[in-house]
Amino acid sequence: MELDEAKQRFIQAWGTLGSNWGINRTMAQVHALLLISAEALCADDIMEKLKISRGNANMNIRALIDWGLVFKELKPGERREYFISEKDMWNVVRQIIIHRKKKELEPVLRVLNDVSDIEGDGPDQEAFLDVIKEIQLFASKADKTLDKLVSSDANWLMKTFMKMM
Amino acid sequence: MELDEAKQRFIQAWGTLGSNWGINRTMAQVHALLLISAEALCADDIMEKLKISRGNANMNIRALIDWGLVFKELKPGERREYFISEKDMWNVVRQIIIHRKKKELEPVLRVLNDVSDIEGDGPDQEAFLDVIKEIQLFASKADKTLDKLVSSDANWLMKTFMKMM
DNA sequence: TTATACTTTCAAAAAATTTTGAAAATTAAT
DNA sequence: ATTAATTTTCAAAATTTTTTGAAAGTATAA
Repeated sequence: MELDEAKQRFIQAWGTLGSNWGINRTMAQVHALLLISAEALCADDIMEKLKISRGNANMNIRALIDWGLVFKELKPGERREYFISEKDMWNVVRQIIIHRKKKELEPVLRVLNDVSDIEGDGPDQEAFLDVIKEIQLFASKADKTLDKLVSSDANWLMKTFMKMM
Repeated sequence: MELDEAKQRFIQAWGTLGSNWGINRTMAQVHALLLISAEALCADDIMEKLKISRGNANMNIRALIDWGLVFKELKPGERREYFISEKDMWNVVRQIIIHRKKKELEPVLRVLNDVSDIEGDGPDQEAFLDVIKEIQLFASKADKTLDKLVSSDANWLMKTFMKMM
């Protein structure tokens, strides 16, 4: 396979993976493109390589910066902004965990807590609370484990992987 | 909060969580409804409680059965099919991991493997291969860890959680 | 066999999400 | 202060995903 074809295939695969996980396909593709670029790229480079509009490029670059997966790189004497991506896979995963945990796991924990406070105490209420309690137990364990995960270093992660395997 | 309101809130939250993670909102809601139902429900019950069409109900029930999260329950003398959900949270998560790993992680591993086989050996090729290799290392570790996870029992999982925390 | 109860399918409609592109805003140089 | 380069915004268009509902399919009972 030619290098350019391989790059294309990787970008497509990363885009599909992203969109299956609720991450905008283009956002994932921009990330993939930057991951395999030796050089920092500017908005026009990204527009051209992915064949997307300026608005689309801009929005997704901002989102990636927001997620801590992409950084601006200012070249001396150059006006336009260039972008590079976080290359360390562990940091990439860590940032994704931080971002999604806050956006999704935490609201669910709040709802579980809210709905635990119900009126009455018949068998229906008991049964409902039992289910909610189990989910709560599981979710808060996951929450704490992810906290530990993101605050740990790559080395710790590797050791954990090893222990698990 | 009234029990019915609490149930509604839980169903909505579960639906939102699902749709943020690439799982059809209605599929997640059907799952939530069955999770908190003491009794098995039939298609009409689900249609009525979630206010969805027959086709939608049917499709999402099938998908949940496919994912191993919901089971048919046949009542003697009754013609229609009733459904119950897997109530053990660890089994729920295990089934989701199995399903999504096969559908998403494995294809990515295949692509990573394919694109590793490129022509030429200049510095561009080397740089590309370095990135791919790191992702591959990470992805295959995740793959193996998930395999271990799904083949382990709830008890083992708890111990692992504890160790991590 | 025929009728009845229920399930499945799928094309079309609706809804949600993503993308475009041109205008507005910003920033820096002259 | 004016111009030029670049970035940002956002309403409209395009695309994708989900939902509907009626028709077709299937199984059971009479």
